[in-house]
Amino acid sequence: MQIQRPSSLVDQVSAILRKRILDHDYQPGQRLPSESELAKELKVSRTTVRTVLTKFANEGLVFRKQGDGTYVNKQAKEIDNHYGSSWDFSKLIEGNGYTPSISTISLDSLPATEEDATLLELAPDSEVIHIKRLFSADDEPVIHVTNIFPKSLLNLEVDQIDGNLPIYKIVENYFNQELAYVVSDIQATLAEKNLKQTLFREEGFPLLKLIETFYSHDHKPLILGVSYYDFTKLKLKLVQSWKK
Amino acid sequence: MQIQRPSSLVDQVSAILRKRILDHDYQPGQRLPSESELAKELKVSRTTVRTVLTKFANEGLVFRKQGDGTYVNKQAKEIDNHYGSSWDFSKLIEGNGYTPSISTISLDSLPATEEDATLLELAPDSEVIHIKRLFSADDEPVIHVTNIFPKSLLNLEVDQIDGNLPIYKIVENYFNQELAYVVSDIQATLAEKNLKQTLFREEGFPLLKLIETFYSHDHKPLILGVSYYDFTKLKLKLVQSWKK
DNA sequence: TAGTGGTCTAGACCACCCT
DNA sequence: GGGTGGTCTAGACCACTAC
Repeated sequence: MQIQRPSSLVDQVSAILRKRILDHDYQPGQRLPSESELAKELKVSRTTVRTVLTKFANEGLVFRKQGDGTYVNKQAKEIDNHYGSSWDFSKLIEGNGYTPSISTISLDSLPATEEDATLLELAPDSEVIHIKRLFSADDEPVIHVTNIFPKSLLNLEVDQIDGNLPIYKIVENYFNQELAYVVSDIQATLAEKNLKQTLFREEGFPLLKLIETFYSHDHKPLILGVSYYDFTKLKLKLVQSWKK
Repeated sequence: MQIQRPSSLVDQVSAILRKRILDHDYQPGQRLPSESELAKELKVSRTTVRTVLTKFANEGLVFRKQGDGTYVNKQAKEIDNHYGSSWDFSKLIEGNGYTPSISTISLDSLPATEEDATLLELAPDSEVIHIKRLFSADDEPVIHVTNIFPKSLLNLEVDQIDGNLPIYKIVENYFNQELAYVVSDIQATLAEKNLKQTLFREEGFPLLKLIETFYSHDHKPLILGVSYYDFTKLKLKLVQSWKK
């Protein structure tokens, strides 16, 4: 594998090493070559290698022992695919070993409710777009998502929206903006009648409810998301590592 | 403020800048001094300052604009205190503006169930300790936690365990080990009878259920946790930032 | 003692934003 | 053009672990 510039060395080294780990070129539990060796092999500085390994260690992909070495986490594959490792429910489903599919339930332009206007920092009665979609794993519905965003951000007509795009692509393509972070509020709820048809759950069955606000780099709320998540079919897993 | 060695420069700079941000010495939305200025003021290299700011940017505490500057996130306070920012339910409660308290419900030594033995990588029928505790916010119970761990790890008698200690302290003090990361599985459930007395919720009320496995640096599972979380009283918030 | 990761520096050069 | 963050280097020294 040859390093090519441009496109950040860190990103390239990152991609190469991540691939080696996930492909088991470096076996789970095995010790990686030392930082200096990797630097030499990839023809970058040790600092660059360290930047990547530090990132991996934060993600939990590897762990390091001073005076000993850097080891591949046995749970590497699992950790590479938890909630929060991507914006994209499709990827989450895929990473859990299922075939994802998306169907668009509805696409409407409505006046914003007071609450939505507040959350999106809009003038009252601004028009907002509602997209309701259903994510399925192996054709079993697992997540019902409603996304809400100001019509004013759109750079095309509502009916031209491609409902199969992941949320960050919608922002990139139709808003000409970029997502920076999400704040998710996680709640529990009971399946309601209107969800019954879509998630195929009897009324009263417990579901997870995720209330998400997606922000741009300059902290403008761009999109709201309200999702109903069937955790019995798809695990909602978090990985947290210790930070001082 | 004077920098003192030893104890990593990065940690010290981290603490100083975090304090300034949370104390609003740097106002929300305001631009920080440039990296070079901070380096000069704190008498460290720009690299050290960058390490800290990169960490902050990952946490979402600040955001950076190339060619412009580094800005304090307006949601800094909120972001500094989400689920996953600490191991410690008490701190989570405190950060949400309540006074936390813990009561120990029970402390038992039992033979491990098959499932627990598997999860903890133990021989069947090993003895495990169960600690049931209740975390309250302003005297309202909000989280009911059962922690399970092998008796063999304990370096003292069961009845000497201090039930007020946070989980990572228990590991440090009684196991002579250190927690590295947690995998949490988030589910929804309905309040059951035995929880009614503790969380003061009528039967059938939806609660969050967190199933956590705490690992050491060498990936040994040390402790299991099963928690029932009343999200109506205490928000379970996650913050995720974009990573390539 | 040799080799590993952990910390830190000083400085180069680039890409980008503002005025 | 001047200042900011983004990237990258080469190298020093320390702390720790294994042998």
